[in-house]
Amino acid sequence: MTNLTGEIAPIWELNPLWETLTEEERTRVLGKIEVVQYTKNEMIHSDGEESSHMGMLISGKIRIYKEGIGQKQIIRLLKPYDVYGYRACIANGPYNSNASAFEDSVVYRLQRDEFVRLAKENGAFCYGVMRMMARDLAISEIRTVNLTQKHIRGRLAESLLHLVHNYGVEEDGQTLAMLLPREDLANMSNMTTSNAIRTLSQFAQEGLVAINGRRISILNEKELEKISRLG
Amino acid sequence: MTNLTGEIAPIWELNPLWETLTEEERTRVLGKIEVVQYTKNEMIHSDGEESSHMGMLISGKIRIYKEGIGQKQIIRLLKPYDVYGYRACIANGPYNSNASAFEDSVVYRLQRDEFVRLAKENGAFCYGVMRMMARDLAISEIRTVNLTQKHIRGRLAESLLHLVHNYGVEEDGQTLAMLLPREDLANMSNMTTSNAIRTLSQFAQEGLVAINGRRISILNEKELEKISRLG
DNA sequence: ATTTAATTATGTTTTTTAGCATATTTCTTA
DNA sequence: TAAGAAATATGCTAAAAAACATAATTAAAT
Repeated sequence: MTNLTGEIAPIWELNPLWETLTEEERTRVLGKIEVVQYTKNEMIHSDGEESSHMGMLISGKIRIYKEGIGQKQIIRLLKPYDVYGYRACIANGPYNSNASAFEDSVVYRLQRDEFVRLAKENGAFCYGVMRMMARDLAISEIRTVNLTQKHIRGRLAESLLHLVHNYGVEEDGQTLAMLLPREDLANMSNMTTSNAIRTLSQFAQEGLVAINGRRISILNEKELEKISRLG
Repeated sequence: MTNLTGEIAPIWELNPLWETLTEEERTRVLGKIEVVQYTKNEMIHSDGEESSHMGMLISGKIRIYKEGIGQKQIIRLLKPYDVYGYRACIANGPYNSNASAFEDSVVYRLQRDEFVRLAKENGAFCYGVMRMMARDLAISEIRTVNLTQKHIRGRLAESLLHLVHNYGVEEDGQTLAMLLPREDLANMSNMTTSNAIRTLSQFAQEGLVAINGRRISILNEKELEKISRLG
């Protein structure tokens, strides 16, 4: 973890949530916010630990996950300008998940007390945070149904589509820009690593995807959508 | 659905969330809030329908659930003074779950526009709603891990313990105050009805619970906790 | 460049859970 | 209260997923 404060555009130019801050608040925030760099696989915060900061990813990728019963569960994968750790700050309690850098990443981080002060004193900011949380809550509930009721093929297809929509594809228009190990794909899709490997290679045999090591190309998105939808 | 407005104590005497309203807001809310009665199994709102009201249960019980792939999933069971439908109002979009009366129930309901107006104009109220949502989000994420990673026995044990803690027991100190059909128990625990029945009767054979129709008595809470914890 | 470690691939076995069938009991309702 | 419907109980079968084993490939480190 390296501190790089001062090199990056102010946070209100990067994410509209922060545009509601007044001039006075902006000045105050400038003194309380840090730019921090994490190296690949470095822990950012841990489940159960008292929350101290919320953050916003500037560059790189971060995974938010929980340690389940013998198996990790990835809750979200962050892309630049996504916000994390804010729920625990609002609840004034411990984090309820782990965050670690998926690759070298740079973040803005703001102390809990300052974030909470902003939410308490600035109604528009509070309302913005609340709307963000409303979206996260809806996503969480949909995710629960998907993970519990779809079969393995449906869950894997859904994860692949999620990666397409969240991180996009390379210039060829079909290769996932996000290269992730099978283990992470499994942890996103609520299955064991060997089932992720096996099911992915079935998809390849069926011509739905092409595999080249960690590079996965989506050949038939329509069909994957159907598999995802029907469970 | 029957309208009974005027018979019940004002909402700010029933749930501390509403204590932050100013005198002016209270007067306004009095003109916009209704007391409504639903009969057993009546729908309160449906998934996908544009949100029009948020509500607070006054008496009775309400289930919040989603229609999964061929199977219902109960997300929460409400007890008096619990709030529902507020997430969709804040998101200014459709409900993402169904709500139906589990037994005859009376609720306060408030129009979306008025609720949103309160959240926008009253920072303390907004902050209270946000903290409630932070709690619901944490619960949802914990629930996902429980439902996806625990085995059937663990999931059922957890549901039984949840019923004890949420609704309590009768005078004998062990019989669940909440009598619910096996189907609902299954829908809470992410399993088929026949597996709920079977697993519950195994618990009875092992002396962990006693069954008398829908009346379930918890005989060995410690052991159920262990089963729940170990998956 | 070579060794070591990690990841990916694939086959087999075992466990877990869903699905189906049928009997019995308990509620509804006419 | 009698008939019908719904819910509960229990056994059996089939499907899905995990667990385990081992080989092949790829990445990392010296």
